[in-house]
Amino acid sequence: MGDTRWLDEREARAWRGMIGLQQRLTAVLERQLMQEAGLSGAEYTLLVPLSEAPGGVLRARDLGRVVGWERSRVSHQVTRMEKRGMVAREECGEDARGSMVRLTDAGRMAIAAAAPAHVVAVRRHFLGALTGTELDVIGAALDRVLERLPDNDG
Amino acid sequence: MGDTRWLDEREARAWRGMIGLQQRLTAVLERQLMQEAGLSGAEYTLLVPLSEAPGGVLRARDLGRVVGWERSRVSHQVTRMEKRGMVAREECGEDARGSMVRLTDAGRMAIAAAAPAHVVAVRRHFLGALTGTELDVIGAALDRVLERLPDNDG
DNA sequence: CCAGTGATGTTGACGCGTCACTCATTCCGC
DNA sequence: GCGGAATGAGTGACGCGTCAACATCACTGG
Repeated sequence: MGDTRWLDEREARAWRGMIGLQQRLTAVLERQLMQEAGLSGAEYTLLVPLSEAPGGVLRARDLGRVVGWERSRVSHQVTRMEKRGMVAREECGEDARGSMVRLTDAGRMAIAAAAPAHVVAVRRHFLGALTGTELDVIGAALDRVLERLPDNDG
Repeated sequence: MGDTRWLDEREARAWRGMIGLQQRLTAVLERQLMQEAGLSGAEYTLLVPLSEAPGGVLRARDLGRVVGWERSRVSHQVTRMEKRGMVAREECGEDARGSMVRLTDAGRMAIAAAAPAHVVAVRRHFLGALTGTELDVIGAALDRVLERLPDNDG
């Protein structure tokens, strides 16, 4: 069983780049978000679709679909944000199983204050370091990788 | 203050690709690692440099440097792995402040069993979807982004 | 030698994410 | 209708990661 084909130079570089970036880039951006706006990455992620939804209300199921999270993850995060007053739970009229998540005024102010600086940071730390060609190549390549990934198992 | 320059089509695509991949790719790989080898991603990360170190021993400081983790993160993870018997702490002769981390036999067997399948999975889900040109472009681009990132603030 | 500074490591609190489980409700074949 | 599958949501346990605080030890200038 000693016939494993390890990564060559070129493969290792691209792979290390992906892993290293996943670690450091998100760390830098989340730190900035926390310092400048007092928001965690998870909070920002949920606040964006909520702020764009009509009335600032989304069903928990749909919120999860939009951001690609599972039910329990959404539920935990909404619980935490409810305690901080960014969001409120309401009953769902159409389906008694459902749960509605409503953006509070405090939540709306938080996301409005955080978003512009976050976009600047994304440009500053990621997009700004890339050429137009690289943007296209990376966009196309990563889309392809995403499509090939198994949905929820192997 | 309504003059924020949002992301255009091309930028958004590359950015969404990075974020989406960071989420799903690591999730897929960690699930596979856990199911096939009973190892978490964090465990795998520490076991690799330990298994390559002479004698299977590294100082905690150096272990942290190699994987790019802070002290407390290393300490917490070593504590968890110590409880599972993959690793053992020892005193450091050269520097009484230091702490040595030694790979146990169980730890060595775990990483030897896990590594080949993990490499296959990385190729299957990431590298295999990319052309040689894309590998080079991505490797070079992400290296450049990494170099421009602030070290710990900024 | 000694005080101050910096490096190393550990710990506790807290937020985040997954898994396994439970509960209520809706859907669907019959 | 009815009973079982499927769906939507919440919970507790546990692992992971960061931050702040702390303790210990090394180094350096005087």
